[in-house]
Amino acid sequence: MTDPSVPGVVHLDLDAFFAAVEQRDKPSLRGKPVVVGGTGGRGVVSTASYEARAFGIGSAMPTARARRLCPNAAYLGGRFEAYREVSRQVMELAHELSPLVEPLSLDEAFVDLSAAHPDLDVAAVTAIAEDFRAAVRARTGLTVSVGAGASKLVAKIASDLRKPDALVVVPPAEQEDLLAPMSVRTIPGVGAVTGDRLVRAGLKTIGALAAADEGELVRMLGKAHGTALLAFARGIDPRPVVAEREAKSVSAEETFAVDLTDRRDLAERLRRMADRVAARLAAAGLSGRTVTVKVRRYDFSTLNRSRTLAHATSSAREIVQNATELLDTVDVADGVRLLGVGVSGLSEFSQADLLADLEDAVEPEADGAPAEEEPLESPQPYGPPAAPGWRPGQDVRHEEFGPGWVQGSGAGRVTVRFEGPHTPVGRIRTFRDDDSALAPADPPVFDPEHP
DNA sequence: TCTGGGGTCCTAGGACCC
DNA sequence: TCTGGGGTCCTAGGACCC
Repeated sequence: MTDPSVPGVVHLDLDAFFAAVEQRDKPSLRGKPVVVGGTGGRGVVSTASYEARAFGIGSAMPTARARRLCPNAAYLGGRFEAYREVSRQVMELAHELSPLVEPLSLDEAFVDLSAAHPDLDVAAVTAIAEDFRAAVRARTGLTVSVGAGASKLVAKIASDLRKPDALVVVPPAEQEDLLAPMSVRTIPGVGAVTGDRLVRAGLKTIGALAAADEGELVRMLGKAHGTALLAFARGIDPRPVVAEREAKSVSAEETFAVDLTDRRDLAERLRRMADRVAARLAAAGLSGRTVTVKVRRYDFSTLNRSRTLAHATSSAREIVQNATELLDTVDVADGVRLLGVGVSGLSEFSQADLLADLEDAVEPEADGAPAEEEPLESPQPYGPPAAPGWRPGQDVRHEEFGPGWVQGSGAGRVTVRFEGPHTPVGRIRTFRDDDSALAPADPPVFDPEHP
């Protein structure tokens, strides 16, 4: 439990994380608008660099709209391997502050400093946080914003206050005055719907919310949300920082470039996604009892159909079987925009699953045919370029020109810029997209020792 | 503007059990 | 024969987060 009189909870948040990694590794993009996200017709923005934000581009915005706002930005598909590696390095540095680290995503975590430091005050927290920010910059070349306060709520709000590249430590005595004038939307957990409800009830600021009637809030928002929000507004947040939270579900989903109506087509996509889910379960040593199929229709209405088994499974065959039967209960005639599969009710891998997996290995398909990945005939997800699959932003290597990255592709051509984190801005060359001298490559390695 | 993919948590109703 | 209250599990949907 955290001490409400000491600013011992820290929230760290890498600035424009995905875009910042791209700018770090691609010198030609530094100081320029960079957008990472889905690059196809139905893609949305995952992260925009601050230069891109100046054009009004933000997270969750359809990429099509972002392109209209800033046609000259670099639109990149994302390199999650590279992001995971940077994240791992930052979390490692966070663990040097305290053993109590709670990652929220690749680019965010809470750290409870009081688990490692007995006598904390504002000055001590400030020094620790500044050292940490310098260490992150030295190790990864990235900037991180840090907030600190007496609770998760305050630490999280603080880290956002002066982004990017900022540290804000909120002395507990000043917390109330800081929060009171802020919009209720500042509270994590208050989104568009809750925010509108509160504003319509005349509760625009955290200060107003703090003075609200609990019964009224509970009627408006439900028991859990109503009581928690009122407590937050009054500066009460008893949530502890929890290291190593266990996964509750594993899922895969895909939005198609074009709505699908053919059941066999959908069943085939479902099978591939179920295979990925099964592989991830197995890799994590997990199995689960509930199989869920998610269907988003042409009109964006979304359905879930789930089934709980008598035993936990991680078998691809069993997940596919159940998912397919669930999909059979859904009307797909009008068009399916997104399909997904998930497994929840997780537990540690069991002996029965090991046996089931052995059976899978012997007899991978119900009809005895070996499982093979054949190219699908019908519309590829995310439109062109489907053919050899050069993705914008992708790391590549050319036999003659060395390491570089894909700027764009189409009409049988790929354009590559040859540069890396420690080179000057590189030259651009265009190749046939089946040029055998060009191959996908691992992400470049950022070297902290390099000038 | 036309809406990704990976998750978490909460609510509500019905079945079932004691 | 009719009627309890509480607890747990399951399913479906929805808000929200990065």
